[in-house]
Amino acid sequence: MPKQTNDLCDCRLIHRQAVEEARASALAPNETASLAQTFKALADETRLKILWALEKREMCVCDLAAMLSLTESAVSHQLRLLRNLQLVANRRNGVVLYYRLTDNHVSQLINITLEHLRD
Amino acid sequence: MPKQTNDLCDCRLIHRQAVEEARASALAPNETASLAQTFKALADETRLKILWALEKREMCVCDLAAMLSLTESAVSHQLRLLRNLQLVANRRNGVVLYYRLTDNHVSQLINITLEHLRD
DNA sequence: TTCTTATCTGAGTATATGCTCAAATATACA
DNA sequence: TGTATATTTGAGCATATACTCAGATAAGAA
Repeated sequence: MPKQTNDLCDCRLIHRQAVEEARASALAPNETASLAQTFKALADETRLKILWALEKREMCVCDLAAMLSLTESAVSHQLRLLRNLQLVANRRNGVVLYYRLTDNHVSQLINITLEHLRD
Repeated sequence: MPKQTNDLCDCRLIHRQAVEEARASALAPNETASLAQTFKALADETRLKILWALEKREMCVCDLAAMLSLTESAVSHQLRLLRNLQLVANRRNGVVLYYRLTDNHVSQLINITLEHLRD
């Protein structure tokens, strides 16, 4: 069989139609980027522990630091990342900032993944 | 107010009870690690594109490479990672390996996150 | 067997990122 | 004002990782 010509890329191509359909139904570039960014936020043990804790109660930075045995600086950096993605929000009471989850999507994502891991 | 003593860590501690409750209900270490590992698999644009395509149809390595304009080596490395986490499986037909999603959890995770991003 | 194709693998490299450290803000209170 | 506390911020470092490249397997055909 001669090597198929290929105007889609430099690679071999066995099932032209499957490739074209996959490209047609692909996610928009900005959607892919946003998805990756959000999953990246969940792809770190420290941030997962923070989110899991905030699912039950709002907490301030120094409490989270105590819970995690981390510096407040480290926690603050992670909270900023989560805040920029609008996964957490905060309210101020004097000098203390209380963080909470913005919606229940994070809980859903963690629970579905836990379910997947049990199989 | 005197600085509170703190037997949980070296950090300040404002709400002792909140910290203790958070620690009591924390995820098991191996659960946290597995969760992070799974989300890490989703936290990359190439792997997301692969998973999104496999949600619709099974595909072989060279088709995925063509679809993504990547080398087959690069795709193969990513598929190995996804296979090790049992997010994808494959079947062999001669020399060709066809990859597919192992279950529908990945679809759920992507769709919930897309929903979150629309808010 | 030998050749070809599809896929896999290990090493190397460039980039991304989580933490620490030092210093800057922000708010409350004397 | 000035001081104390809670949090934030930027720079630097050490590790993780996505891709490339060269070469190794695996299965079918000649």
